[in-house]
This record gives sequence, C-alpha cells and structure tokens, in this order.
Amino acid sequence: MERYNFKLAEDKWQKYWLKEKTFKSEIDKNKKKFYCLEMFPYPSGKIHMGHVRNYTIGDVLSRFKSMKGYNVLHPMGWDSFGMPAENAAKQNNLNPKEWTEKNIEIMKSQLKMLGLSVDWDREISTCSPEYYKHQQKIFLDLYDKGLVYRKESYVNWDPIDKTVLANEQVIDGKGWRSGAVVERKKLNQWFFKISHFSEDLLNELNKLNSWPNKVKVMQKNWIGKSFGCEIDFKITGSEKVKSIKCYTTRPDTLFGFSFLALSVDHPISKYYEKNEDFITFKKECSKTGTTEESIAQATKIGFKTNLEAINPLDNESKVPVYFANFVLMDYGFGAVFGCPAHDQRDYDFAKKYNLQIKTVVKPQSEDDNYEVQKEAYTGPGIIINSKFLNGLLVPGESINQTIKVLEEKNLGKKKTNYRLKDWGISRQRYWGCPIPIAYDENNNVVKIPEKDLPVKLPESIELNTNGNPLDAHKSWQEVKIDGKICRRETDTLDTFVDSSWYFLRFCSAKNSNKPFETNEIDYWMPVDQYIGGVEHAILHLLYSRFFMRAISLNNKETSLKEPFDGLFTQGMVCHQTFKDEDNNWVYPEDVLSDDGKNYYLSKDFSKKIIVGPSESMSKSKKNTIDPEKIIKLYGADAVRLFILSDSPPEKDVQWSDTGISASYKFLQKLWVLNEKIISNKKQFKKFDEDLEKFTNQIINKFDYDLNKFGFNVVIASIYKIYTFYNKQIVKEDWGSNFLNNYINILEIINPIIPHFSNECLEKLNQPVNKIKWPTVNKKYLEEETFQIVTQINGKKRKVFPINRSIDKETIINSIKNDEQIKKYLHNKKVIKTIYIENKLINFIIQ
RNA sequence: GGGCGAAUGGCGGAACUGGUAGACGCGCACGACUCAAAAUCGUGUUUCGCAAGAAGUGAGAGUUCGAUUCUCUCUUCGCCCA
Repeated sequence: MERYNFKLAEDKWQKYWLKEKTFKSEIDKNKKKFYCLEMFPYPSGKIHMGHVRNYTIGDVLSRFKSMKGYNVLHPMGWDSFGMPAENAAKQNNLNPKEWTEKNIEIMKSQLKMLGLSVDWDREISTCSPEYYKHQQKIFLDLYDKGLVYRKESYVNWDPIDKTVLANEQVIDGKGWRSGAVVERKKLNQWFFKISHFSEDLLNELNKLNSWPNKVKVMQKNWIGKSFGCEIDFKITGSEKVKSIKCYTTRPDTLFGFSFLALSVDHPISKYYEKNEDFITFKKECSKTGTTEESIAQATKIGFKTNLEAINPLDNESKVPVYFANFVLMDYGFGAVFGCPAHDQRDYDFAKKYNLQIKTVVKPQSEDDNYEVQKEAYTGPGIIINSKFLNGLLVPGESINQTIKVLEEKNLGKKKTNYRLKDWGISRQRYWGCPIPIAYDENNNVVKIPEKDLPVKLPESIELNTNGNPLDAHKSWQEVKIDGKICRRETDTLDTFVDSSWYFLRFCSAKNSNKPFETNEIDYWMPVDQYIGGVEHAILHLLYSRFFMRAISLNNKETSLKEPFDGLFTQGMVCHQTFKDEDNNWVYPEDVLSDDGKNYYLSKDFSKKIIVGPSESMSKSKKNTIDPEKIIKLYGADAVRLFILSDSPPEKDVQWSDTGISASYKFLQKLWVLNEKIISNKKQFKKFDEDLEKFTNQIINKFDYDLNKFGFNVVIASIYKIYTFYNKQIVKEDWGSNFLNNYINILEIINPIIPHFSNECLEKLNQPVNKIKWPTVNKKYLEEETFQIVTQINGKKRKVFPINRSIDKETIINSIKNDEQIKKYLHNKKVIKTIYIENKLINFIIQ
C-alpha cells in the first residue's frame, strides 16, 4: 500500500487547475455571483502564518460557494507601495521597484503552494503604473467634485521617517511604524473631504447586517457624533477683538467658567506675532502632537493674554483668556471655555495657573455644599450654584435647557459636531502614487491633463536624501502644461488610498482605459464576503466606505455606497515564546525538550530555556513559523486542515507542532482508508439505510457550518467521518449505496483539503474539475426514531428511543410504566407533565 | 475612565430558536504489534464514589417545569477608544 505523497499530488493538482483555468471568473448573468475577497498582502518578503490563515479561510469559502453553484470571483493582488520598500532599498542600495517585484514573485509562489483557488489573471499591483494611472484619474475626478482640497495645516510629523502621519497612524503619541515621538508641523497638505459623508457613514452602519458589531461600534466611536452648542463670548481688554466664538458639549457647566483657552493658531494670534514670549510659547506647543491622545498626555501649558471673556449667562463674571497647547484649531473653533470643576484637562490647567475652580454639578448623593476635590467630577448629577439652571438633571435636560436659554437670548446655538476629520493624504515619500497636480509660476494648482496620465515615478532616484527624495529630483518636477512650465507636486499619496478602491479594480483588472467598467462592477460588486484582520476596523474599512461614496457621488453610472456587504475579521496566529537565561528571545527550532517540561538550547544542553506565554507571531519575539518550510514538510492540505481545526476563525489560534503533525497523520489515515476502499473485493449487497442517513446528515451539517464560518466544527465532522467509514470497511458486506456515499464525502471535504480530495476522486474515476456540492435527500435528515429524554423534576433520569409514529399519550403511558421510572414515581403525585415533541418529557412530582 | 466582548475537563474547543453539557482534537493512561524503541492500531479519559448515585459551564442572585444559553450584581481577562 502506498503512502500519500502530498508533494506529487499537490504539485499535480496545482498545475491541473492552472491548465484547466478552473478558477477563471467571467460574468455570467444566469448565475448568482459571489465576490470573495481577502485583504491583499503587503509584499514584505515572505508570507506569514497570518496570511495562511486569512487566505485559507477565504479559499475554503470560495471553493464551497463555487461548488454550491455560485459564480465566484476570488482575486489576489499586492498592496505594494509603502515605506518598507523605500527603507529596504536605502539600506541595500537598490531600487524599491526591484525589491518589491522580487518579494511579489516569492510570495506569489508561496501562495500558489497553498493551492488557493485564485483567479491569477486578475492579479494587480498598486505600485504599477497600470494601476495607479487610474487612481490618479479618480483623484482628479474627486478634485472636480470638490472632495479634494489643499490647505496649510498642522500635521503629525514623524521625525524619523520624515513624513506626515494621519491621526490614525499615531499610537500613544508615537509613529505607528517608526515609534518616534510625533511632532506638530505646519505644511501645505492635500485632503480628502471625508467629513462630507460623516453623517452618512455613521447612519449606514445600521445597514451592514453582516458586519461584526464590534467593528461597527469602533467606526461609530471614531466618527464621534456629538451634540453641543456654539457660544459667542464677549471680550474686553482689546480694541481689535470684540468676541470669540467657541464650541462646547457641556454648556450646562457655563457657570463654572473660569478661563477661555485658544489654539495658538487662532485668528487672534496674529496680534501676538511680534511678542517674543508668545513665539517661544508657540514653539513649545509644536512639541505636542495633534492627536487627542498626545494632547491628553502632554503637560498643559498656557500663555496669558491681556484679554478677558465675559460669561454670557452672567455679565458680572469676567475670566482670563489664555493660549493653550491642548486646544486645536480644527476642533470647534479653536477655542474652548474652561470649566475646571468638571473637566480633568481644565482642572489640571486651573491648578497650574491658580484659577478659580467652581463646582456647578453635584452627584445625586451629595448636598448643595458639595465641592470638587483633587479631580474634576464628570459624572451625572444635579446642577448647583448656577442660578436659574439649579436643580436640572445632568446630563440630558441640563444641556438642552441651557442651549434653549442661550438660543432665546441669542447668545449661542445648538450644533452637531463630528470627531472625524478630513483625511490628510500627502506623504513626503518617493515610493507612493504621485499626486497628479502641478503648480504654475504663481503657485496656482494645475491639474495634469488626463492624456498625460500616468504621472510616473522617476526610475532613477537618489534615496539617501534628507526628507522627500522627489523634492531633490529637480528634472522630474519640471513639466509643461498648455505650454506653461510648471512644477510637479512632489508629495505622494498615502498608501491607504491605494487600498481604498482595489476591490473595484479586480472587477476590470485588465482594462487599460478605465479604472473599472460599469457593467462589471454592477455584476460583481459589492464584495459579498470580505475577510481580514480586525486591525483594519477603522482606517482601511472607513476609507473604503468613503471612496465608494466619493466615486458614486453625482455619478450616473453607479450609486453603490457600501463596498463590503459581509465582513469577517479573523483572529491572530499565536505561538509559544522562548527566552534564554540572559532574557534573549530564542527561535523555537533552537529549543529542545526531552520531557515537555524542561527545555534546553539544542546546540548546548547545559543552557536552560524559559518558556514564555503564547503570543501573536512576530519577528521581534522570534516566535514565527515559516509557512513555506511547514508546507514542504507536511503539505499544503495538512497546513490548511490544521490552521482551521483548532479554534474558531474569529479567535486567536495556537500554532503547535503536535497539532500540525496530527493533521498530517490524519490525512495519512484517510489515505489508507481510501486505498482500502479502492482495493475492495467485497460484495455490494442491499441498500444501507444507516450509511445513507449518516452521509446525508453530515453533508447537511457541513453546509450549515461552512455558512457560519464554523470551520473547526466542520473538521471535527471530518474526524467523525473517518471513524464511521473505518468501521464500515471491516463489515463483511457493503451496502449497494456505499461508493456513492463515499464519493459525496470526498466532494464535501474538497474545499478544505482540495488536493487530497481531487487525488482520491481521480482514483475512483470521478470528475475532478468544477465539482458540484452533493444534494441532500431530506428524507434522511429526520430520524424515524428519536431519543426522548425523561426527566423527573427537571433532572435527567433515562433516555428512551421512540418511534416517530407513536402518539403522545402512548409514549407518556409507556414511559410511566418503565421499571426505572416507576421507582421515581412510586407513592408520588405527578402535578404536571411537560412534553416537548420529539425531545423531552418532564414529570413534576411532589 | 468609557465602550465592546469573553470565562466550559490537564489543554484547544463543541452544544441548532431555553431541552441528554463536555462533540472532535491534543495530552495522558492501559493494551496489541516489537528483542526494544519509534511509528501504527485498539480501549479508556469532567470530578467525587467500589457501586447505586451525587456535584458540575468564573462567583452570587433572579426568571423558568428546565439555564452554558435570558436578566441583574460582582470578579478576572482580552480588544478598542481615551
């Protein structure tokens, strides 16, 4: 008997699929479509286990849907612009393009080793001019629609990568990639007007029924809709400044007002431009980043002006006006009123500058003499010390009532505010999509004419410059438009732009004239199932939703707003971590153990290894497993089987050596079973009802579980199949329906272990291309006998097999007369009998 | 601090709309084969108990004939936002 040779089989079937174009997708209006998309990879060098998990999930689903008769689109591409290429190229003195293309080649071959059912004819790469020329066209369209604009603004500046970061790319006040403390810098920047769609992006979340709730909540919080009030404060102390407008969500604490804080960029700052102290102060402020987080963490500093603001509800009360580092120009109006008693930030500031702290809200349980101690009180309660507002409940009526008063007196008005800001897309990097804009001699914006697209990146470039390499490339910048000499924009687009529309490009991947053909996106879009990591819950998914709206705005050809109908976020792949006695991380392959308790360095047994917790695989912790090595050792099917078997796909999974080898061994067992069946010399006799029932029920269960991403449960069923069929083959005689049932089993395992399934099917002379999902005979889904659980006072006592045809009264009576049950009922009165058809009977006795 | 989610054997996990808790796998134990080991195959494996039986899904309450599942309070952990 031959062992299963996965190397030969996997290679053979991968070639077969390629030759037969099994996964080629074309529009077929007679068939229901299914667009299955996994987040495309960044070509960093090699695939990692996270990719393996992501693409296996998508592949199983694609193959399953295809078997179920859907016309499946399952494409793959490369998110190939970005900084790692530029940094690697700098270090190794080569071109980012070469580095990227080499990585794509390697990773593509690795993905192919997994046997993915991808239509490679639709492969795209965002760094190729063939892709980005369309992106430039879209950029210009959005510019014409007024959704792109340029403004001078403060940005998060990463001093190591020397580039601008979006707020979302700043984590703990540091750059998401470099880890450098982010600074504030003023630059001319291009923006997408995502704020135009704030309300719509928020509202339409409700319609995304197949998205995880978690992701919707995250987006909702990110958009951050709030109701508040804009208030005009009268100002004294200056001829030039009469009033300052400010926005607040807490107008009800207005009687606790003790200072007014302005952004250093507030229009009135121009009156202080020559003040040395102010200039120093402003410089100091630039060290604070622009995210809410970095501001919250930074020490609060202020610059006192000679101005005073008058409380609109109390003309007697005048408070000082400060410039402060925690106020940003792009939130509200760059001015906030300070109420130290009920806002921690204001409290810190008031303490520092010795300002009044007046309590105006007390918790329910406190009396009217309550005073804020040590920290601001921000919880619910009742308004005090506020004249006509006293006694109002906080929040709720207090805020609405105050707004009403302010509106009546014409001192302010209700306003909706969103936390979501416009998306800054300028990056001072070489390896990104050039912005198709130039500037004439007067610095006016000139669009690059469509006929001149794409604006290609220069092939030769000096990367070892300070800042943006394109800035130093003078000859590239020069361009003639309508006879006028212009200078190109040297910023490139944020790479999140590239991934905001790639799902559309897959629909018309090879069309060189247009980004996408209307009839093609009409057919394929939206993506039916999008699969990827939850880390993209906000950025990428929100940007894509924006892009779809931006493209559809005033567009006669398409009105699609939501790109992803279904979303699935998979968990991470984790692995044990190892450290040596000097606290250095150690690779798992350098670790040995004889008993599973004590671990040693395999090169030197005298060195003990400390086993750490299992954490998500990362190069820095040296707990990665190279998928290519594992595929070569165990085969793609074993890897696919294992990565899906141990945990539900939305949760983290532990990579383990015993796990993968168990999957490998199991495939060998299945193979032996298959060999035994092929070499069968036994007689086929009469129809086997039990076999038919088992198989039909298993097919039905597979269908159900695959639809709800229960891959781990499906694999548990495969183990059950083995046990069942292995018992069948030792039987003396086989049912006449044996082979048909067995073939159906081989078919339903095809999405998970396709090479293996194909190999077995072929040996049985079955068709192997475009296999159909077997139909279930419903007759066998219902048992004619069922188990009735008998309980006494809700406690399980005995289980009876009962025939479906027997009526309720007979069942109850016969159970009551059962010897064992009689024991319990003896001398007791049955108060109540609960009978659940086909399931359960419960006698309530006294 | 706010939001969301989770907690089930030694471990990963299963359980359809409230109806037999622990499927399936790993690990472990015992047995077969073997001079022996590995590999392979078989049997067992929630806890206590010889058994009948009892207890049992983070803790405590509630609803219900019946709760892993629904409600409330608490604990711990995870993720996101601050």
